[in-house]
Amino acid sequence: MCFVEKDGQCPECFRINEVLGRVGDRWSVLIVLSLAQYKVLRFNELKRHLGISQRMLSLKLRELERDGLVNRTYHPTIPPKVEYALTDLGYSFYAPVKALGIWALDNLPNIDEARLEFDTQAEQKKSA
Amino acid sequence: MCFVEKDGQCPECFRINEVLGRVGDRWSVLIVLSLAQYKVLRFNELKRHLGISQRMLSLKLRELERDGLVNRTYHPTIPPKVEYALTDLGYSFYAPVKALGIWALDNLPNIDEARLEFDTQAEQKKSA
DNA sequence: CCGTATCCGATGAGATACTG
DNA sequence: CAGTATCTCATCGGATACGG
Repeated sequence: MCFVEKDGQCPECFRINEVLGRVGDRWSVLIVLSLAQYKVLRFNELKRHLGISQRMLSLKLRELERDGLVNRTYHPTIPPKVEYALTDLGYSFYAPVKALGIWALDNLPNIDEARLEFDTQAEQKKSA
Repeated sequence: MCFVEKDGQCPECFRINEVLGRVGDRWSVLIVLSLAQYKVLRFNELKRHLGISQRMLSLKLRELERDGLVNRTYHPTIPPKVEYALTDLGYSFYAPVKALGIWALDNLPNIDEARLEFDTQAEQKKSA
């Protein structure tokens, strides 16, 4: 992916960092995963599904809309109804993100195990 | 991925969130990408390559080591030499992360464009 | 129902200076 | 070289309360 010398700033790492700084945070990833699954979700459906606070959901949805990953449709009924769905760009993001989600589900136990071992070893060193 | 009713807390989202909270941050992703590329890197090589501060690199590397993604080898020479490499778990993480990195590189322009459009439209609404 | 505004603590992240 | 220790500032993220 990166063909620069080991030393010296890697321009690609810089750009990847930039993109991940925009759409790479935890909530954005989970929102994209959920929308890909259900096609269309209302605000409170997303909120309950993810267990996210109202504030964060509001912020993240606007970011995602701004970055062109999510489409927002406002129905001026009473009570109001707002629906969110992925754009094409959003779906293209879904592909790699889904792989990441699956890895996460599969490997949580491995990480837990590694942590436990690391911590117990650190404990032993301290007492030694 | 998630087969729960739309409403109601999604346990899988919760767990994915948990994993991403550990290894899903920007620097960890970039460290894994770099190590996958070069196999073995020393502390300062990574530092220069990523353009990361000494402090953050130190913290992130220890996290990654603790979570079992990165292996740390200390050579007690003078001056000291410390080498970092991916573990098997780290390499298994690399696969989905690489896809994410490639997407990021490919779609930075699209995101920029979407942002620009969003911002200009917001600007027009304000002045209307 | 769909948000915004405010307050607050926890974490992220660079800069700088110091040690073995 | 490979870190640790502080200090400082920004951002993340929940809780709560309020408005259309």
